Amino acid sequence: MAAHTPRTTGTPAGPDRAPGLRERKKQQTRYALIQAAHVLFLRQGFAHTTVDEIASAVDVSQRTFFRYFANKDEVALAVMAVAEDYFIECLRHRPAEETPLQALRASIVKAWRDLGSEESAGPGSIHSALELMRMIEETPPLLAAHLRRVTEQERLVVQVLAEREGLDPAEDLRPAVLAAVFGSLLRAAHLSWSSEHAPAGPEGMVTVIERYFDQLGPALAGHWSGPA
Amino acid sequence: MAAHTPRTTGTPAGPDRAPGLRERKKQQTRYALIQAAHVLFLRQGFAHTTVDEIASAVDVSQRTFFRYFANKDEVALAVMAVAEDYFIECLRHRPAEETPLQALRASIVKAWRDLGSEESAGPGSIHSALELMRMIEETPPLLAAHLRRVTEQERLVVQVLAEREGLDPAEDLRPAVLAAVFGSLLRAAHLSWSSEHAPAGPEGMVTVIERYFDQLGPALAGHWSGPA
DNA sequence: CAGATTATGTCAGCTGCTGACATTGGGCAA
DNA sequence: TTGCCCAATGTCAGCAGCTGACATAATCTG
Repeated sequence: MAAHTPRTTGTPAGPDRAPGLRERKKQQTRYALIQAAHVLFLRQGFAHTTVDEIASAVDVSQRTFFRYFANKDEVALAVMAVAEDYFIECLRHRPAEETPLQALRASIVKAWRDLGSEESAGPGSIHSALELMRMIEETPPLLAAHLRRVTEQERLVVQVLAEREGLDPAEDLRPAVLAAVFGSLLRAAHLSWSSEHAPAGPEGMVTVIERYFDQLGPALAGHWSGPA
Repeated sequence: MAAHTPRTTGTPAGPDRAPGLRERKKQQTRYALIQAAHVLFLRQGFAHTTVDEIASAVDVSQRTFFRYFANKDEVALAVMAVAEDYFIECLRHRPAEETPLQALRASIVKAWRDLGSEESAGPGSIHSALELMRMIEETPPLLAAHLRRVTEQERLVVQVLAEREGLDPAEDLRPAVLAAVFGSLLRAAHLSWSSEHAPAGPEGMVTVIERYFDQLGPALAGHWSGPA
């Protein structure tokens, strides 16, 4: 409810007219909750932050918090959603000449670069999303929730790939397989980035991702002999 | 009753001597809890089964339940652990001539086949594990927990692959990449098996898995043209 | 048969999360 | 502006997951 934009009856046309005060307030509250949660999580850890704390930091009842987010996990992962959506957008606009694998790689790189170049430094920015990623990786329940989100995102990727190549994903398994491979590569890269002392910032992430992509061929090659 | 406990032959002080009554009782309780949980979950769903129900079905306090399993998820996923361990065991014994990818594929197929041929039909068997898989896929929190377990298993696979090929996984990314790809392929296959009306039983699972493996090459091939 | 260990039971309590109902306050037409 | 409608919020009660602390009962060890 609060998460989606309600379809009001009277609007003649236009997906979004001037959002009224009510709508603006809602967005504001939602944003404030994410902010507050983010700060508290990073300061005292996910497990040691209660929903009550988050809610009262925004001066809102606990019940209201749960009307904005289904559970505590969701508010932590909300920041990632922006980046994920942008990636899908990028993928949709890749030129048709590109190989499916190329398109995926180019999209993820472009997404990180574009979001990274935005100067917004406050919470909600990419930089804070990166901080969150480290935290997610270290917090089992969060990691679990995150992985679930990722697999849902993968379904979307399958859809887009299938459309792009004009295939029926129920018949042809290639979109599903490629999406799965792509997703797992990304996760491996994320893990590596957040555990190893990798180059920081979005550009560092891009570096790591490309390193993993470059190893895809060698890893699948018949026998491994000598260094890749 | 026990004519003879499984004794390590002759060795006076092995790492594990005959397990005493205490240990046997613990295993028994643990097994009973898994059984009871399994039955209840399949009958009335994961969310609608309380820990109290499970505990009292085995005539044990709730507190004891939580001494055996860290949380409700864990008891549901405990059955899978057996299969996962066996797969790792298979992988360890693959001949060195096989390609890493071949070894992985052969191991997973062998694991499913072997476990599937065991005649034990009760809960705890492969057949009930398969029932559970469908349920996991439909239960978001369970799916989340399952995915997390899988990624931990992947770390093990990386280890085994690196040993097998004599590589340092911190230096050479190929084990990590291959393990990730393998894991994602399996997950895609599992998903497909449990959503589509796929051939049932372990052999059906093997079929689906092989279908996905066969698409790995085509999916990564440059341009997709025509059916795979 | 003691005495040391270890599993279990009991109890109290926190936190996440939900349904039900009352109240506030923005949206909108007369 | 007025006044009605309904969406957003607050309040309250309650269940379920999970944990620490302590007492009790069972096993193990010598």
